[in-house]
Order: sequence, then C-alpha cells, then structure tokens
Amino acid sequence: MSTNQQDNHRLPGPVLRRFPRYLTHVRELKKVQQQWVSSREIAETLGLTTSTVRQDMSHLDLTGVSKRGYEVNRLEQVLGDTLGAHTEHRNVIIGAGLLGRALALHADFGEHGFKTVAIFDSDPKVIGRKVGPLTVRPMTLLKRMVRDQKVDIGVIAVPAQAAQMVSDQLVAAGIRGILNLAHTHLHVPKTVVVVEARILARMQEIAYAIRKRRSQQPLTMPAATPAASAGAA
Amino acid sequence: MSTNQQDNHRLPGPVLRRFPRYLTHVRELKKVQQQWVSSREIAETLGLTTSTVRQDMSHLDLTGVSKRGYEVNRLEQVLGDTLGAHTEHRNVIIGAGLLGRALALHADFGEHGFKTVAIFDSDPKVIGRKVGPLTVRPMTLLKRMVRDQKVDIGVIAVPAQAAQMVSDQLVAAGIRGILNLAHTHLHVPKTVVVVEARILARMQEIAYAIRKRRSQQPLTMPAATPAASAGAA
DNA sequence: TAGATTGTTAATCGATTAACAATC
DNA sequence: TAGATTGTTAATCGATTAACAATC
Repeated sequence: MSTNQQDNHRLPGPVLRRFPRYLTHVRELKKVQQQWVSSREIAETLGLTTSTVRQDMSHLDLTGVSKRGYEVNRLEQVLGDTLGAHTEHRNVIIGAGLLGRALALHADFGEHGFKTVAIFDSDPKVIGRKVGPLTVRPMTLLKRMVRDQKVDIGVIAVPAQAAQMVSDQLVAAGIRGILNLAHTHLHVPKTVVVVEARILARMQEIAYAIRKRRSQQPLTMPAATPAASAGAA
Repeated sequence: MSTNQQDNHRLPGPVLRRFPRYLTHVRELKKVQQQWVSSREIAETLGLTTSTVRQDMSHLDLTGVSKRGYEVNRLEQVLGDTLGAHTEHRNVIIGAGLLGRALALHADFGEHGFKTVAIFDSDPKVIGRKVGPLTVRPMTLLKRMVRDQKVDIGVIAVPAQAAQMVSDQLVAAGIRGILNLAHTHLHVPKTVVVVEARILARMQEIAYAIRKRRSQQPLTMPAATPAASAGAA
C-alpha cells in the first residue's frame, strides 16, 4: 500500500491550482497521440521544477515508470477525476450581459464536465432572449430551478453592486458553490464555496510587474551580455 | 527612516495578490465616508488575520496610528499607486467575441487606470463593427497600433487554439504584458509578463471543493451542534 | 549494462501567525 | 489613565527544492 492518493486528505491549494495546468497540457499530448510524459517535460512546459511535478503526482492515484514517466491516458484520467471533468456539474449563470453570455457559450466548460442549465437576468428587456440553446429567465425562477435541476454552482456575472444580493439569492436557493466574476468580495455562510475570478486583479498584477521591470531596467544596453553587465562601472 | 516601503524590493506574490482586495474594500469605505480603518476590520472583512494585514501594510509607504488604524484616503492612494490605478495603462483586446467585447466595455477597467485603445478580430464579418466607442480592427493593424498608441498590455480573448499565435503577434509588436483569457499555456520571452486568467480552473477548484465537502459530510444531522457532533457515536 | 527517471526523505526557503513593546 | 492598536521580531507552519536509492 503506497502512501499517496486515496482522495482522502484535502489537496494543498498550490497543488490543486497546478492540476488544471497539467490537465490542459496532458490533453494536448493526448491529441498528438503521445503515450508517455516525464516530469521533466511537464516541468519545462509549465515552468516548474521536476521535484514539484513529482511531488504533485504523488497526490494522485498513479504510478510512473522509470525511464518513461507517466502514461498520458492514465494521467488525463486521474487529473480529470480530481477536477470533476468526468462528473457532471450543473451550473446556472446570473447575468445575461456580454460576460454571462460568453460563459454560457464557452465550449471549454462543456468539455470539462460543466453544464449550464439556465441563465438569468433581472432586466425585462433581456428576459426571454435566446442564448444558444437557453432562454434568459427572470430571477423569480432561480430558486425553483436550482432545486429542481439539481444545480451545484452559480456563476455571478452581474455588476459589482448587485453581486452580494445575487449571492444571497443563490445561497437561499441552496447552491453549493459560487464563481464570482464581479469585482467585489462576497460574504456567504461557510457551507458554500466561493471562488473569485478577479480579472481586474490579474490586470493589476501585470501593471505592477511591467512598471517594476521598467524601473529596474539596467543602464547597460539591452543586448549586453551577463559578463559585460557584471563588469560595468 | 523606517524599514518598509520604497517600492524597491519586489513584493511577494501573495502580498501583491491581496492588495487588489484591500483596494476594493478601501474604496467601499471611502464611498461611505469612513476615515479610518483598523487591521482588525480589514482582516474580518476579507477573512485574514490581523498579523497578515499589518505585515502587508508594512510593504507600503504608510504608517498607521495607534487606536485608530490606517487613514482610508492614504491607504487608497498607496494601494492605487502600487496597482497602477493612478497611471494610465493602455491596452488592446484581441478577439471581439462576447468575452472580448465584455472586457472592452468593462467599467471597472477604466476606474483602475486601464484604457482600452483598440479591439481586434480576424473575422472579416466582425471587422468594422462598433464596440462602445471603438471599431473592431483587422489583425494587420495590430503592430502599428501597439507602437503608435504606446500600448502596454494585450488582452487575449480568442479561442485556445488561436491564443499562441496571437501571443506571438503581440510579442512581435513589442507588448510588455499579456492577460490570457484563453484556456491554454502561453510561451513568451521572459521580457514579457504573462498572467493567465484561468476561469475554467476556478470552476474546477469549486468542483473539487464541493465534492470534497459532500464526501466528508458527517453522518450526524445537518443542524447538529459542534458539541453534539463531537459526542456522536 | 549504463543511464534516465521515479518516489520519497530531508533540507531549504518563504509565508503566516503569535507575541509584545511602543504609543496614542 | 487604561485600553486598543500599531510595527516588528521571533516562532511556526507549509511549500518548494535538492538529493539519492530504487528501478526499469
């Protein structure tokens, strides 16, 4: 009996957040019919160390083979199991603006086990419109839909000032998880999982990083060799 | 002379990723005309410890006051400075689908120093259409635009299979930072900052968390008190 | 076989939390 | 004043990296 796997201990956050990246890469390898992949190859592709990759793998019900690495098919299987790609997770989207509709039609969601069963809006002008195979519903139907359709996840795609109210309605309807795309922090009971998408925060990270780099621009020429800049006066 | 601030040392990643949350909260306080905020109040709102908040503040050019906390206006100022909210960062969006258009019209961007100066698409049927004040441009104009308009950041809102090609074009055009909303890992020279939005990965985190909770559901009744469940047979 | 690669232990590194003197 | 709160140091915790025997 090995020490690893047995989805019993909760995965460390950093590990869980690397798994989707592994899964993306592994699916690409599968498409190209590659059979085996080594920790070195994964590490190089994703900018990690081989140690990190092997440590992460040790959380999965999987064993690698010396000289070959991990079997691509098996890896896709266990990562997909962990990330719910092989279980249907039913979700609703609140907000039928551009963002809400983009998510409703987002092909990647379907390929990873997420099924959008309804989309809602509070604006009477929008209610009744078609979004792919769905029809925009009024908020009054939210609670019933979540219950009858066994919805797990609510995706909030409304303006920040409406997000907390929508969140409260989702919680009241018995939702288990919320993806928040609004730019605000949500308060929910601790029985409900909330993950914030924080797209603006990602932009702010970039803004910080590029200003940092500009200000640390060495005074030597761009093409300076390490030796040259090390020896600069 | 205090040990903190002087934007010289690069901020630790976890600190930088909490700053946008602080800024959001502080702007809400400002709206409500609150003058001072304590580490305890921030910690409680955002689910952190007071130690973490004070450690984070020590990276900013700011001093708190005993018994009162931090001045809301000053805090908004220094967080905004750090996150580029008071500097104009010019960006282009590649992809005029629902997602690209949603971002182009995203009000929060403008309020945080980000200005979208152009939106591009490769589809002739879409080129020429209006997106708010912008007109969708063909990809052939990308390079010129990035140079002439001094664009810092490119936002990739195209399907996964096109993302690497778009990224290469942005890099060739001299972009400094990229926000990638496509579900794929990008390879760029290390002079360019890439941040991946990974919305699907956030859904997968939720899927993992809710399945974990379901399976760890205690056998006692939902409404069981801590004492009751601790004593359960 | 020789060499590459895994799985795992131990060492290092860094982030969070606790503690507390200083201070308003 | 007494009590609340900061800023900072030290302790703890956890994640990453290094190292290496096992193995194919």
